Amino acid sequence: MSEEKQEYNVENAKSQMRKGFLEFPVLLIIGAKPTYAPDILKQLKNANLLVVEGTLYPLLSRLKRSGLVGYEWLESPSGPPRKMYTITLEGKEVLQQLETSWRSLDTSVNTLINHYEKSN
Amino acid sequence: MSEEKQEYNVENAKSQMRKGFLEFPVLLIIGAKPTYAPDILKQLKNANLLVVEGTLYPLLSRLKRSGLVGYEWLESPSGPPRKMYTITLEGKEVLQQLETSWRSLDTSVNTLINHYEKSN
DNA sequence: CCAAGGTACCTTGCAATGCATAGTACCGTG
DNA sequence: CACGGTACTATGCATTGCAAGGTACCTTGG
Repeated sequence: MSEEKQEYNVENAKSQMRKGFLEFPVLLIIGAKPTYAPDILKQLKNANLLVVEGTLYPLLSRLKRSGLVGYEWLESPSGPPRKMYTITLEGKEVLQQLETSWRSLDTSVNTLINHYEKSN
Repeated sequence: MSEEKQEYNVENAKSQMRKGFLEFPVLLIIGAKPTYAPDILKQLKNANLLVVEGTLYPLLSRLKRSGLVGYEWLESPSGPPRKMYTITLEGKEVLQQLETSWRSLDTSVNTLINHYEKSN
């Protein structure tokens, strides 16, 4: 059994933290108002959530395939047409469940922090 | 291009939410006091964070390989010996960084919720 | 008219991780 | 000494973030 030490990469950890929960912020944004991809990227960036194209587009496709969002093409004042995504009824329901899950996770983790952090 | 609809699975979403960020609670627990795997599972369960063996053991191995934790064998009052994990100095540093990342994520998401949720 | 640059969308392949499943090994007890 | 409980380990799959590369539309300057 090799015992090679492997440097711990905090950047990777942050990246992994984003994993699987990005659907929630994206649904939140689309749920508030029809939007298209580059605008979603800007809003996430404003919120300090770094997401890149290569992550967002497949995510939007998944949401579409699952029926949580729909879209329609809209002409742009300058440039190619835009896919304006809108949330569906099913999307709204899932959004609420995701929010519940998030709150639960949030509470759990913050409780753990408060409970264990004093020991340092 | 196939347009087959794929049911959205909230359980899977929850599972994905846990992804990559479990290191943080686990490090928190080990950082507070030397512990062994089944006890960590209990504490996570108490905190409402469902984790199973098949997830925890590989995670502990990774933490060990990265030098964030160490362990020593301790005889059990009944049953096989236990791997008592302890946090290392490097582990404490990473723990603080993970906590910073968590707080940042927490703030971002809660801000998004407050900002967008009113539109419903 | 057309070349160049900007905008918008999409795809492919890799790495990391949660988890189900199955397996190994130690221990005490009846 | 067989059996059940405790503890640890290994294998393989599915999902997802992301880097990198690509296609297509539109406007503008020469």
